Amino acid sequence: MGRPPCCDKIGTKKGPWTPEEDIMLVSYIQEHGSGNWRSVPANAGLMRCSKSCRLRWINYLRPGIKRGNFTEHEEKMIIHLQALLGNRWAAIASYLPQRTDNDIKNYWNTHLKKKLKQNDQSGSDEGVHHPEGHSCSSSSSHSKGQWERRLQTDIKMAKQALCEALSLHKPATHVESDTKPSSSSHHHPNASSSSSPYASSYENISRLLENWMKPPNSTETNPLGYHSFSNVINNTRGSSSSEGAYSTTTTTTTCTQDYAFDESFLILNSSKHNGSPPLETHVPLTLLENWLFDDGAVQCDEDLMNISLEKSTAGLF
DNA sequence: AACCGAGTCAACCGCTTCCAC
DNA sequence: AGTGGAAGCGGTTGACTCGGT
Repeated sequence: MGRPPCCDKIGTKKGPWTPEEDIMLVSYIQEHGSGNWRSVPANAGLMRCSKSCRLRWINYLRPGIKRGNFTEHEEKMIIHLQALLGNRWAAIASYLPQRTDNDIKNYWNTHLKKKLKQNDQSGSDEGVHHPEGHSCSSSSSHSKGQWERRLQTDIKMAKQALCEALSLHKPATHVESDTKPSSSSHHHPNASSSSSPYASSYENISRLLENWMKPPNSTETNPLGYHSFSNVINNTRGSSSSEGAYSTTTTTTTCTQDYAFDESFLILNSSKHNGSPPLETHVPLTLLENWLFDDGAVQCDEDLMNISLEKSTAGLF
């Protein structure tokens, strides 16, 4: 007898999320936190599977998500982390806190795979060692010990590779600084969807709602009321310590994005209850970079190795 | 204007891992 | 230590968009 479905198949809605549903979910999580995902759909009044809600929140609505326009730096990091970690997208995503595993996975499958293939064919490898050569697919046949030994022997190569990746945009020493929403979006000329490469969930939603909420006079089309959403946002900014990476107007988001992003970082690093992917198990980037750039930092090195080997591989066995 | 194929990405599915009991 | 339920994860799918013909 198989496991029962995670939720009632009957009556659960599937497919793309509507702005209404987004608002309901965000409002609920802003007010209560995700807590038990299983109870979220019912409590939020959504006809969705808990998984679907969780995914929607994590991949789209969560504060601090950066969408599209992967910088060259991020690209390199993904390539090298993929080489180091294999297709462990969640682990890779934990080093790019603004990116979701789904986003990274998609980007890998649609862009980077091809890119690497082309590089491979043209013979210009640029020092990237390919995952196929040593990664998970082959590791499955290895015992834990073998895998770990292999990882340790690879670590030096990975270190070098990561070093390359992270030094791309030096002297902006920290990755955060590279990705920080600085006064101008300097990295991508065609920073598409918005003037800023950053998209808080609020921005995501306001984009989604752009048309939906246009006529404020037609309140009957808005099940929650036009103001309810901003109220939720405004209120939670002040009242909720763990949430609130939202700005306060539907149109002027750029000026608050620094704040939004920084705050979301805190959220990401400090709490799990809102459904954000846990980051406590990965090495802080500053530590990682210290490790990469300071060969003499033995203690740092040891710390990193301990953390990275113990924690990042913890899920494997 | 209509069609088609390729590319993209949000969302689903099913398996694995974690955790409370 | 064993078990069951919930959460997390990665692979895959399918709807949508866009450029070429």
